[in-house]
Amino acid sequence: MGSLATMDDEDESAPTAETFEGLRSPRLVAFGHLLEGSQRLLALLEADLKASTAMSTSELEVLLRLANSPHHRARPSELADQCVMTSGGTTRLLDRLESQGVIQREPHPTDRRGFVVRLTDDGAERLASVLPGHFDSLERLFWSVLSDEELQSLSDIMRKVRDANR
Amino acid sequence: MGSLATMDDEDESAPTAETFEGLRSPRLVAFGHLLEGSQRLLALLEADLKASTAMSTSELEVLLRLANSPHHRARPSELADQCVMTSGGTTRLLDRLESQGVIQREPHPTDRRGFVVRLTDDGAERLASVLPGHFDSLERLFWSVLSDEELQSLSDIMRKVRDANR
DNA sequence: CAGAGATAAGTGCGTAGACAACTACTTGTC
DNA sequence: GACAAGTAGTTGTCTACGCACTTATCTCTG
Repeated sequence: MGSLATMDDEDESAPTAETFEGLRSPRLVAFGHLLEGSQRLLALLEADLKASTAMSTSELEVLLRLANSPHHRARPSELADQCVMTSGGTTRLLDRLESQGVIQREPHPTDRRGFVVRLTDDGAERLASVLPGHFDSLERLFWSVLSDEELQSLSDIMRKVRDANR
Repeated sequence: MGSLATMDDEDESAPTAETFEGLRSPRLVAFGHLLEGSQRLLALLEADLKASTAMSTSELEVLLRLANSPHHRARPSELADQCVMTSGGTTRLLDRLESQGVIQREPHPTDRRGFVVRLTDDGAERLASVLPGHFDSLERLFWSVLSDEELQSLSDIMRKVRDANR
């Protein structure tokens, strides 16, 4: 470890430590935990996913949303919203997925501006092949860490946060 | 709204909806809420930050970590770890911050492989000027959404998640 | 104390995604 | 029914970052 502790004490002229007293308030700490916890979790999930399959978490998320949608179909703008992405980013994400053959864009029956995205049979198979490993990762990195009560609280709390920011 | 409801029912041959029954389990839903909630929150915070100041959340996070560190100093590798970034990404983030004059790299007194990053006086001023707006955003998008108890639960739970994935 | 392995940080390269501008279509309002 | 305003999706451009590799230094073991 370093010898930082040996240096002179507070030789700054402008704002010193006291300026930032509020930084350890429980509310800010709570935000810090949320931020760091979710980022670490996501980073490790992504690493797991890339190691076992050649899929990114964004791609998986789209497939999951489609699998959850009626008739395995959804509009690009819905997916963009659910995945918290811009429409431009979504266009390219869908391009990639379509070139892999796991989704397909169909003309929307009534709105000629846009499309309906469909999970193909290949996409469903692909998803089915990826999910077990992904669930293992979630179990190891997330679910097993918390009790059922904690998991339920977290779910409720984060649903509130999500809804408030929609 | 579309007329998706008028299409044929389940005409797929391969895996149909039943294949993905587990997708609505409370555990997966909990993960979904965490993911979407934190992403939405982060996206809106970032937008707020960019609108009022010309700073990204990553840059702010580094300044915050430094302000919280003893003597306003930390090693790049510590910052990389805390910000959940690779060393390469951190190098460039620090490059940007240093060219703005808000941090400075000093040679480490004992470890000649690396540096100590210091928050400059300008950096402290910059941070002080940015924090009030950021706190307003946090209040509006996050803190005001939850009760004190919920905030505390969330903090505890996410600290567990973070620690488990460190 | 020599040499192996670990660790700090930087670099070239590739890519995902934000942003802004644009087209095409839809939905109001008068 | 025409025109203004809103919405769906795509594209050019730019940038932040991950990944893999390299160099320099540290640390541990025999």
